[in-house]
Amino acid sequence: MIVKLMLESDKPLYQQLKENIVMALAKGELKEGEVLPSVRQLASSLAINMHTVSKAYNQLANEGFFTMHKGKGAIVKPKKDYAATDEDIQKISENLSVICAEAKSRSIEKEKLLELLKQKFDEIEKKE
Amino acid sequence: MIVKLMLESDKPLYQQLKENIVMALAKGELKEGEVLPSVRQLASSLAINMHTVSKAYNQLANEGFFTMHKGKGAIVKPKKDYAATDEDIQKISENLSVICAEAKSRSIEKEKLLELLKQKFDEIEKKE
DNA sequence: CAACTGTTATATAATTTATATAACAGTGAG
DNA sequence: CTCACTGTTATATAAATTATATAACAGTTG
Repeated sequence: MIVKLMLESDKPLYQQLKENIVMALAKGELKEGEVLPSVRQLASSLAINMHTVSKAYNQLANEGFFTMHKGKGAIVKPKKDYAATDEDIQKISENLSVICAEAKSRSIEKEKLLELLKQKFDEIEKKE
Repeated sequence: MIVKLMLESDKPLYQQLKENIVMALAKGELKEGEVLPSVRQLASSLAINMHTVSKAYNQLANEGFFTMHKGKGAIVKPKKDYAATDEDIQKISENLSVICAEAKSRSIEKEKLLELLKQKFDEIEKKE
């Protein structure tokens, strides 16, 4: 129902959509049991194709966030169901590693980077 | 001369190559004035195409890390020349934001994430 | 039954990634 | 100057990814 987006970037549409939805989950704007807009509905309101939305939904479902069934839609699972596994943590660590290299190569101090992370993490609390 | 790689992943080759080189810069394995392996040389040793290496080198040059000239090769610039601009910091922040959302949605605590970042940052020091 | 769900199938098009050759142009050691 | 090295440019091809468009199929619910 929520899921407000501003697209237009270098990233693929389905990727941007995924990131926006994960952000909504992180903010608590999408909670257990909630039903997402239907693929046709959301595609229409974003003026993009049904399959682009379907691709984003399906990948997020495979990543453990939703259950999907014909006739019903995409429903947010309980939070425990998609709590980070060791594999998730490893992947996140690898992503952090790339960012650290980028930052360190450009002479950004560790403390500065930690501050940025704290700031971004705290921003998510805002729930709009 | 250095630049050791293990490819094979989901990311494009030129992207992996870029990340490996930025990591080498962050570790101090590539310093001001150093000349990178020629595009043909590196392509050959990695068993990939010359243009794939060229693409990676050119993008990194555009991002401020190298100077490139015919006949000479790719030479690492002084560190100050590619120190983070406000724009760089903003981009890094956006990347951190995506990771924060991914982590928070999966119930990873802020402190845990900060620990992972610290760990990855410190790992870069090791210089092999 | 009707109107909604997601799913599957097919087709098309543009872009991105990666390769392959070849030629061009600047650099520097012998 | 020549030769062997640099990066660059041009052209072509192929595969994979992204995104769209239609249509039909199948489960759900009022």
